[in-house]
Amino acid sequence: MSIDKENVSINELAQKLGLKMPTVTSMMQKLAADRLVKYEKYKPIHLTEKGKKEAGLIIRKHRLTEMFLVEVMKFGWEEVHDIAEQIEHINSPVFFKKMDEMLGFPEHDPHGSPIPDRAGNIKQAVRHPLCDFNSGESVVITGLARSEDDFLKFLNRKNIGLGTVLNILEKEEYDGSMKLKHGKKELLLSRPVCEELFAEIASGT
Amino acid sequence: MSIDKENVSINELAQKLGLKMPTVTSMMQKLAADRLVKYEKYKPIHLTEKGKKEAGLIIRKHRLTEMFLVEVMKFGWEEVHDIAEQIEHINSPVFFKKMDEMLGFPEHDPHGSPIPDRAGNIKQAVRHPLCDFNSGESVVITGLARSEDDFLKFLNRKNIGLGTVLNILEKEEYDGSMKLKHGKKELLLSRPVCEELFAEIASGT
DNA sequence: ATAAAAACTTAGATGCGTCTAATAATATAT
DNA sequence: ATATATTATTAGACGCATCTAAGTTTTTAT
Ligand SMILES: [Mn+2]
Ligand SMILES: [Mn+2]
Ligand SMILES: [Mn+2]
Ligand SMILES: [Mn+2]
Repeated sequence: MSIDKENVSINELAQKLGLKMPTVTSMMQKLAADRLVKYEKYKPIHLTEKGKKEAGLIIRKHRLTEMFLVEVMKFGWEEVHDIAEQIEHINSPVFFKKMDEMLGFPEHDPHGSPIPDRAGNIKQAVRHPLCDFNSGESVVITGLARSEDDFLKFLNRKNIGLGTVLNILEKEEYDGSMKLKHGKKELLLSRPVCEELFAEIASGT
Repeated sequence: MSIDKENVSINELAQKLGLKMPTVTSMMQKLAADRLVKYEKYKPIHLTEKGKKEAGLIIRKHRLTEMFLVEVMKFGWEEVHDIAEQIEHINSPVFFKKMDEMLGFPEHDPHGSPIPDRAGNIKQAVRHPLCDFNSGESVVITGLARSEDDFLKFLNRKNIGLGTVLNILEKEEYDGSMKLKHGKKELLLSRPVCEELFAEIASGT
């Protein structure tokens, strides 16, 4: 579940939610009555500012929970999404406040996505896919474009996680794959994978 | 929320659940169809064995959660019930398994109530109210008959918790109150309070 | 034993979320 | 441009949980 586009169609929503279109239409009409969504007949739908805050508050609970599950309860980053999907709906400010404190007020979840602030605002940083960097550069992995668990398990097998430092040895012209140095080992990542890994130039030495 | 009697009336259930009687009647008819409850017109209602197991599994999640909130997240025992009331409905065996492991497979919740086993069975120990003990005896507090938070806060003020050792100095005939020694201090507890505290003879020294 | 009160059940109404079928608007292809 | 396909809306049906009103059974009081 994640629709990050500004505008969505009734159709897309129906698909993702596993509902029929008329159901979504009437949902949107109700959300519009609450001013959470802008809805006009036959037009694409988008969240209002109020709606974004409201959504941000749930995303905050989701991501804090994921962080808690990984850092405190020692779950793997590939295990936490489904659990957080449920806990995000718990109504207890003090519960999430305590999580936040225990975690030292983290700004990112275990997959590198930003945790919205207490008002529900998301700080959107610019993110650079690994494939945009050049050979010779040394980069740190800071985030993921997808966090489906097959992708996360793939990264586990390759020993890649947030904070992993990679030296770019070569970029293959033909298929866009990259040869990288990871610690002492060499590693080849295909183009689609490189597109789904966000990175920054490594700061230290 | 807690109805510990074997048999309940439609009326009581309606009261506790904040619903009207006909609503509860139809609920009971549905639960009876699932063999979770024994229901006959105009007769008191009780859980079947299947129903008790099912209930036990939810109580297990509730009490494990309360323990987790107190031991891991450092909430006070008076804060945890309402949060656990929500988290008990999370569907994630691995989540509660992890809690259980982190806590070292506890057998009691923070209020001294037993945690049902993985099959939903509750081990019912005999419990002795403080007022049944006699002067001269030294006892440990092992449980509570009620865990409403006003009662828990009262016990906090008196510095009484699970494991607290009390020496019974005197039992007042007239009103059934008890004079106790708690560490170096003396303490007077009224009859109603003594009835709601469970205790055992202190083992040590 | 009889009457009155309380508890309980049944029948039918209402609200809500979902669906299907029919219709309308918009987008795509020829 | 016109026809066709896709997307969206509306109207009305259905299931489900709840309620009120009316009638029945059981309990309590006299
Ligand atoms: Mn997630
Ligand atoms: Mn969710
Ligand atoms: Mn509780
Ligand atoms: Mn609950």
